Amino acid sequence: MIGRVVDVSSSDGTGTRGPYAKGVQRRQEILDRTLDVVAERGIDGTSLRAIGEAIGVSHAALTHYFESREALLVEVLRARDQVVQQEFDDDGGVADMVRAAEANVRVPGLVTLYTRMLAMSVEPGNEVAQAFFRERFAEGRKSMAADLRARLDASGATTDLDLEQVAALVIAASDGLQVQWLLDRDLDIPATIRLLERLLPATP
Amino acid sequence: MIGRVVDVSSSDGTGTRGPYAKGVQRRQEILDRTLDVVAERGIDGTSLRAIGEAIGVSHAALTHYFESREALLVEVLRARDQVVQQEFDDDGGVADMVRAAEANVRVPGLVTLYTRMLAMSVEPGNEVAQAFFRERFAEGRKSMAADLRARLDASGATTDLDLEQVAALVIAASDGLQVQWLLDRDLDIPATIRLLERLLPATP
DNA sequence: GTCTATACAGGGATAGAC
DNA sequence: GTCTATCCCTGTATAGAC
Repeated sequence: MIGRVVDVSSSDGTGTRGPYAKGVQRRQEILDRTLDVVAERGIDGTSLRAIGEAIGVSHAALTHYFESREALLVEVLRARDQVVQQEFDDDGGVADMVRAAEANVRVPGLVTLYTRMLAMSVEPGNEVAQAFFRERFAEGRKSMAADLRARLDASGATTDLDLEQVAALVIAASDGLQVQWLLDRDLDIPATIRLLERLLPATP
Repeated sequence: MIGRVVDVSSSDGTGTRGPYAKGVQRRQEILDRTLDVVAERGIDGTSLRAIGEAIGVSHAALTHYFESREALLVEVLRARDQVVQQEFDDDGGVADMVRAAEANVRVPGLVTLYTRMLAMSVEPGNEVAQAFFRERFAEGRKSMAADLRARLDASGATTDLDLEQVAALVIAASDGLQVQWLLDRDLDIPATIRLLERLLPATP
């Protein structure tokens, strides 16, 4: 196994010894194992039956913890976001984008999951993923714009650029570069994002 | 129907009256209708059976013209690329990126198909899509870098930037913005790409 | 060459037993 | 909480009609 997506024993509100201990741990086990199966067999190979097999339960048992396959896969991404934000003290700024890129090249399975789920979310019938990414982008653009504003003010510089638009651009570049990298591992994502950073005002 | 993806009667080598006329037209009909079904029911709803139903043939008939569902969907994208390149005299430069963005906001179904197929291509088991996008990105980066070089030389300016990296960045931004736009139609893709254009050297 | 009919393995979702 | 059984849908492959 790759490792626990998020440590349940320290962050879970119900504790690991309460009446729901087994259920909570089982839920965590499903999230962890799902990421393993994705890395081994790809998203399309990550059927509920395949995950269940990896754990030793039937596929129907999984639906007791997650409303649907889609919801389960989204939860894997959500758990990852949480651990990144906690461990790296991520505030959503431009610098964090580079660091995230550096970390992500070491977990291609996760980047693949992110890419596939994001594409899945753009179509009706995938409302769970859609809600997740809508909120994720809205928050990401907001915090990124705030970071740009703060850096600009600190340097005493001014700009006529729409910082929300710049934020959307940086996030878009990051997502787009990940896809190109998945298809051609020679591409250097962190270097290219740093290049974009250099082009931005107040980041000489 | 949305319209013919590419006019077969003028570009097809075998002609529309030859011995294979019916097959050629049928193949074209499948490509056209597939785009309609995608627009109406989403990619996941675009099963071979759904396409066949829209045409009035069995789903098995489709496999006579296309090796697989994946190959069929890729051919829709390839046909669209061809018509864009012919009609707009697209040379793959930065300016074409803005124009393509302006055209694409009018065909969200196509943007959706592109996004979903691109994400599909990053995983093993989808070699047809993978080959298509690998080549598409390689060519796109090359022509875009050449365009940047030409503009730079024409303006007499110089830069220490890696132009292939800049090209990858512009393409990545375009792809990433399309996804954000699909989730939030308020986002202005052409304006944001123009913003990036402004940041680039030799494009004041 | 074009197409229908059919069979197969596998998918997500769900109902109800235990 | 977990199971089995079942439903309907999918892409693919093949046999054979015309």
